[in-house]
Amino acid sequence: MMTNFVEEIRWRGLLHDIMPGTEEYLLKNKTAGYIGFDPTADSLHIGSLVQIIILMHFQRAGHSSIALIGGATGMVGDPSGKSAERNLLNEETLAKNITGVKEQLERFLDFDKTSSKNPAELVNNYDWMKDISLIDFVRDTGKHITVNYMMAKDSVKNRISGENTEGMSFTEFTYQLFQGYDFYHLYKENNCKLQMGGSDQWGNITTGTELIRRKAQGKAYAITVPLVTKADGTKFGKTEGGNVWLDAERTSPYKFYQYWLNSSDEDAEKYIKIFTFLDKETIDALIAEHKEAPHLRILQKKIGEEVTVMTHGKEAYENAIKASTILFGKATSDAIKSLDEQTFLDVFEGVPQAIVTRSQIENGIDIIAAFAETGFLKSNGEVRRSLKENAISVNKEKVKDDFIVTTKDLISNTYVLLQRGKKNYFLLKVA
RNA sequence: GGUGAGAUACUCAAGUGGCCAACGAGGGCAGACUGUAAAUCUGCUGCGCAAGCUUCGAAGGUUCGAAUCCUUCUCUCACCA
Repeated sequence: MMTNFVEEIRWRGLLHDIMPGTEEYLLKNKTAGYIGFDPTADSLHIGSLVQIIILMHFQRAGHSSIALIGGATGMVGDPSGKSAERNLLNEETLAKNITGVKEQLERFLDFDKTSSKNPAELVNNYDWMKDISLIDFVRDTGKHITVNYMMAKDSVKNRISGENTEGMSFTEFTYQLFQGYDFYHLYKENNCKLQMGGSDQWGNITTGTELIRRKAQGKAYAITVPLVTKADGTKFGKTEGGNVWLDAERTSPYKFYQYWLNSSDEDAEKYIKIFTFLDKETIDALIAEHKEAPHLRILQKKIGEEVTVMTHGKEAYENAIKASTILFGKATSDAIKSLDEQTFLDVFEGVPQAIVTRSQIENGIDIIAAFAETGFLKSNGEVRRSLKENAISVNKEKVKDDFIVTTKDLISNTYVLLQRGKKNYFLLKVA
C-alpha cells in the first residue's frame, strides 16, 4: 500500500520543486526513485542526511528507493553550485570513498531483500558507465540532447557568462549528460521513474527526464528538496571544527549530538520536521511545549536523540548524553572519575594533551607549572591571571593558586583534566 | 624608471625625544547573568610573583635618554611615465 509521499515531504518543508504530474503518478503507481551521492569524501556529512531521509520516506511510502553512488560521475565532477573548476579525484581515493559512503547508506536504508517487502537498492553508476565507449556515448546519448539545451542550464550559464571568467572545462560541461544517462539507465533497467536531489540538482535531473523523453519516449518525474539553512546565515552542517560527518571516526557521536542540541529555537522547529520521522501531531505538541519553556530545549534534545540514535545507535546516544551531562551539568570530580576510560576518551576526543611522567605527578605538580609548562596556557602570568579570575579548574573543580596536582587527581589512573573557563579543556596524561 | 606617502601589538588606529609596555576601537579570553544561546555588565589581553626584561618593518647611528631624530636596506600604497 502506498501513502502520499509528496504530501509527507511537503508538510515537513522538504519540497522545493516538483515536476507537474509527479504527485498524481506516485499515488497511482508503485515505482522506484533515486538520489545520487557523489563520493567526494569517504564519509557523508549531515548535509547528505536530508537526501537519505528523503529516500527513507520514499521507501516508507511503499515505493522502492535507489541510492546511486556516483563512481563514474564522481570522476567527472558536478559543476552545480560551484564557481570554479573542481579538482579531479584519483581512482584510489575514489574507491575508498565509495566503500565508505556505501557503508553509511546501509545504516539508514533497508537493502535486505529477504526481510523487506520493498528493499532499497544500491547501485554504482561506474558499473554501467565503464563499458560505454566514447563513440557509443556520443552517438547514442549525445545525439539526443542539443548543446543549446545544455547551455541553458544555470550550472553552465553561471560559469560561461557574466562576472565569472574562469570558464568551464568540457569535462564538467559533460557532467549533466552523465547524470542524465544514469536516470535513463535506471529508467530502463530498474523501472525508475523519479529522480530526487538537492535544489541545485534541478538542471541535471531535467536533463535526465529530457533524455528519457527523447530516447525512450518515456515520462519521468523530478522532485528537489530545499537546501537546509540556518537562521543566522551560517552554513548548515559546519562547525569551527569543520563538517559534521556521519562517520563516528570523523565526528564523534558526542559532537554529533551536540551539534543538534546547539540549534537555535527557530532552526529547531524546522529541523524536527526534516530530520525526524515523528508524525505531525507529535511534532506540533513538541513545538507547543517548547514554546512554553524554551529554556528546557525540548526540541533540540528530541532532534538530538532521534538523529543520533538513527545515525550512531542507542548506545552511542546514551553515552553522548552522559558525556554532555558531565561536561555541562554540575558534575563533580567524583562523577568524572566514575567514567570508564573509553567514555572519558570519547568525551575529550580531540582535546589537546601533554605527557607527564609518573614520578612528576607522584612528587606533585604545582598548579602554575601544570598549566604553563605543559603548553596549555602561554605563560605563568596567564595562569596567574586566570587563577585570579577564578577560571581554573582541575577535574571540573575550581582551584586556587596553592593547588598541587597529585596522584589523587588521576582519572582512570592516567589522566588529569585541566580546564580554563568553561570550554577550554586540556589533558595531562601520565606516561 | 620618476615623485610622494607609509610600515606601531591579533586587526584597525593614536602617539612625532623623557610622563610609553605604548590612547582608543574591534576582536579574543575569563567572570557574573543565562538555556551549553543571544544580549548586557565587569576584568584581562608582551614576559616576569617582583625588581626588572624584551617590543613599534630590518640593521646601524646621534643622545644621559628614541616608537619618535639621522643613514642604509626591505616591503606596501598613491600619482606620473
